[in-house]
Amino acid sequence: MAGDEIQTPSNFIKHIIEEDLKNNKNDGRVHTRFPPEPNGYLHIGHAKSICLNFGLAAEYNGLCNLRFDDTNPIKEEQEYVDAIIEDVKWLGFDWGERLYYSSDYFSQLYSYAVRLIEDGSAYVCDLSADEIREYRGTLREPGRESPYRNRPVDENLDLFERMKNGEFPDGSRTLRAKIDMASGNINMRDPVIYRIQRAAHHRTGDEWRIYPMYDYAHCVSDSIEGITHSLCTLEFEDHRPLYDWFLERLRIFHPQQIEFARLNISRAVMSKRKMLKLVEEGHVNGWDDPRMLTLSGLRRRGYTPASIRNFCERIGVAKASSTVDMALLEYCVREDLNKRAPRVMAVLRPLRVVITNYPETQTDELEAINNPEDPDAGTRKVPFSKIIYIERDDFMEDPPKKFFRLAPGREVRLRYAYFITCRDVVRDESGAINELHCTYDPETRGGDAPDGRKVKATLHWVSEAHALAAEVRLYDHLFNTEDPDNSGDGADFRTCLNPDSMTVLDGCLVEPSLSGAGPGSGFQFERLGYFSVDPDSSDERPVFNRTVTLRDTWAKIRKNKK
RNA sequence: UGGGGCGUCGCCAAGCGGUAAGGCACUGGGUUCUGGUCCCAGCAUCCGGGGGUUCGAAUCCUCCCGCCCCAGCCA
Repeated sequence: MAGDEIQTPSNFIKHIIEEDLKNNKNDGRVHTRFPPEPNGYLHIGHAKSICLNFGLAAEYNGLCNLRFDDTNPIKEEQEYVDAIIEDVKWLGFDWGERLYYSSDYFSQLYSYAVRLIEDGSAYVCDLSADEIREYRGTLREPGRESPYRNRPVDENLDLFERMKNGEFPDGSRTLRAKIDMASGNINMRDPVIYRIQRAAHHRTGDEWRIYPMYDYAHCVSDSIEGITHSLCTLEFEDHRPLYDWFLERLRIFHPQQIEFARLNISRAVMSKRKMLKLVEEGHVNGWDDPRMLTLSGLRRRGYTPASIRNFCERIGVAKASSTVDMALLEYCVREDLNKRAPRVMAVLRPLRVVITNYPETQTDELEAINNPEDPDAGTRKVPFSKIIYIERDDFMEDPPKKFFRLAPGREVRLRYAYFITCRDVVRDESGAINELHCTYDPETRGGDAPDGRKVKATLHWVSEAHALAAEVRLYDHLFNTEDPDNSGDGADFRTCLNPDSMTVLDGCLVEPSLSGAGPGSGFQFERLGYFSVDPDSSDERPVFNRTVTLRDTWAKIRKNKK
């Protein structure tokens, strides 16, 4: 269970449920389901649906099933089933014993199909796929009836059974619903409900040679499970008449299908097809690449389940197609990580600093707060010595007006340590800054001056003798346009790929307390952002992924200047 | 004159006839050993447009405009 007992915002689906509850529809039951097809990985769009379905059930004292919609064996695999289960669990939801598969209902589905044939509502059609398409008509023109439409019931029954027995080749015949070839709704023009496919199914093996289509299998599965509110995305709105048609003909329990808008996020693509392309063409390193908005990618990036749940809560649920600003997703991780991530010091682009008046062999152990937002997190000791490293960005030889970090002659504070003053800039032969010579004030140990003098900046740092070398991977948006799906002039979404979406930094230095941090653990590198230990990490070579930067007012000032 | 939906602040989104919630973003200011967090303030006289009903409309009626989805034996 998601665990947040916050009052969730109102939306049109809740209105419907509350109305149903008031009228004692379904005996006051609320039962939803999350029905993924095991043909790919879950992404944040699925998270919206997961949070909605499980969230609604929890809020109204109902139940939510996890059901795999596995009616197409040629696309589906056990590997995906396993990954999806892991992702839904990770997100924080529990379906109890109610893990189901549409394939659990294949026999029932078959019997119901026989019933449809018996009462004249379905027929076996010998048209080929191309012919069916031709007969279907167009958006403007009605279709034509199949020559097999009025086959006698007995013949349909016989043929359907033989389809099941594998007597006919793939694609040679279909079972079709007899509805209305002139309907303005193309889904009602005698849709196919069973097709012949001799493919092995990941769960039923070669038991079946015919497989039901989504429209037929889904409503019946919902009905069998006693689902009261069947939530799906907008593109299925046109399918609702068909959903209702099957259940009415079959005279079985009739759940209500309700459609809501799918999630889109700026600077990202959300379709499985496009994500697959990114993976296959090597624009990213697999489905769990930290730049992907798959749940596995977000997890590797360092996003927490709570942050994703909060995000799904904040975006709301409605019927208007919309695109949520990526900034909201980022806000949600920061919000969560701010509360729970231990603070630590790490220098990404090191600049060597020699404290000239600090004793050669001395080491200080300074006390640092683990998390100012969480007093229970305690403190730790951080070693300090004569040679340290600071961030290159924290020093400017010729600083502009608003820059108040280190500069020649200027005094700043080293976090939890001492005030230092920059005395000399040391260069190499090429003139590049090599290191800084600074002096420290022993009186300022811990970070405060007894005389009460102030400094304008506090810098993070790391001691040369004690630091751990690490690799840090910085990520940015995968796309550099707001809407890569519609990049204008019919340009492909791949033309909008951000070439700088990943920057690998070598030679980063992190404080020694990070030694042994396990994959998945998250930290705030003070003043930089939140970082998560990558699975590629080892004791010899820690690897961190930047989840998200801290809000950076200084960067904003600089940007506004330009 | 195919069918189905949707249009409230830059981005989401409440609102359901009684006179525009909230969040993100943005802008100012305060606190601060993270230019982080936190705090305070600002940010739609207006709800795609026109008519109409009403004492009163974003909410009802009507016409128009714009956007999205549908012609898989995919889901």
